[in-house]
This record gives sequence, C-alpha cells and structure tokens, in this order.
Amino acid sequence: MSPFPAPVQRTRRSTADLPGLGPALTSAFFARDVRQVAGELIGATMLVNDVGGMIVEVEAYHQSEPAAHSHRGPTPRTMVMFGPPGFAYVYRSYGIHWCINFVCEQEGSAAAVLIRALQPTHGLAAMRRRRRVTDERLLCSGPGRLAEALGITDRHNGSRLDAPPIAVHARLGVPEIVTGVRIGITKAADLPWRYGLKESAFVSKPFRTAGA
DNA sequence: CTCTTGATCTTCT
DNA sequence: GAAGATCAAGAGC
Repeated sequence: MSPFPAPVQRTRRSTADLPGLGPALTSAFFARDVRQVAGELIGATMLVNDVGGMIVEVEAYHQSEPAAHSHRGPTPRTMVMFGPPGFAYVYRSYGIHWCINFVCEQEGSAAAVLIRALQPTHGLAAMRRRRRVTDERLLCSGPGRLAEALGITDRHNGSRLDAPPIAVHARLGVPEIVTGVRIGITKAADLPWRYGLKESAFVSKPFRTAGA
C-alpha cells in the first residue's frame, strides 16, 4: 500500500514516483494548532539552499506540556519559540548536533514542530559530502542527521521559513499518516504527538503507541 | 540483530 | 553536578 493514494500504487522508496511540489508555505500555514500543522507537514518538502527532501517524520511540542523546551518560560535559547509563527527554532542537542523546529500558532504560544526525518529528493550529492555516508536512508533519518545534511546550524535560528535560504513547499495530495509517542523524552512521554508517513523507509525509528 | 558507551554544549538544580 | 527533543561505533549474541 502506498502512503499516498492513487495514482501511485507501490511504496515510495525512490524519488522517481514522488508527487510534485505544491506552493511555498507562508506564516498563515504555521499560525494554527501545532498538532494540526505537524500532521499537514507530512509529505511537504523542506529545502535549505535547494537541498532537502520530503518530510516523513515530525513531532509537536507546546509550552503547556513539560517535554517542551519552552515549558519553563523564555530563555536566550528558546526566545524564538515565543515569537511569531513561520520562523526556525534551531537548538544544540547533546552538545554535538543541531536540530530544527518550525514555530507555530501565535506569539506567546511557544509551540513548534521538530522536523525529525526527510526522504532526500534535492541535492543528494551535497548531502553526501556533508554527511560522509552513501546510504540514502541514513542521510536525513533523524533530526541531527537532517540538520547536518542540509547544513543547518545556529546561523538559521530565527530565520524565516518562507524566504531564502529556507523554503517549505506544500504537499500535493493527502498521504496516509501514522502517529505515535515522541522519541527520546521522559516527560509527557505518553502524548501521541509524533507524526509519520505510513510505511516510509526514511523514518528515524519505528512508530510506537503509549503503554506498549 | 540488540545493547552500551563516548562525544560535548546548554540549561537547570 | 546532572540531564538532555542525538548519533555512531564497538561488543556481544
């Protein structure tokens, strides 16, 4: 079963049978409930300097729940999340990696979608140079991996999502979505706020629901 | 295949 | 001083 309905029948594992790019998403798209935006980002395409791919895995975070970096109020690191929607929040993870979020809802909501995995479609050669791996499935299957592949660093913190070097294009068609609990957290670990493209070979880990 | 550990920066206790 | 929205390499099965 393809995660996208007709006309494609088989699971999309190469770029040959991807749907095209929809219009560029602007701040109005991100100015909505963070979980709604998270689900609609599955199948969208994210590019940085024309390098990137189709979003296949994301997680939603909101100030009201304790797993969010914004939960304890604004700090120098999380300031961007407290601002208006449609901007990038980039943070340092475990002292080593960069990870990118899309700020959603409205000023003060401090809600964001963590981009966790892409299916590479644009600029594969540039990604392989940065990542020093050849397996396509390892280029962008994880938040730290995709940031490295796309050249994302703290330089992009606070950047607009609808102006160079960043672009996010709407999906064409509605894919089949799977949900599960978020990965690598201990607080609010039962909230099913992780969204993925069904049967994608490019997600960072299998999907799991709370309890099991 | 699964499990463990090191790397190394920011924030919080 | 400890924990954390991670990843890669090595050990063991």
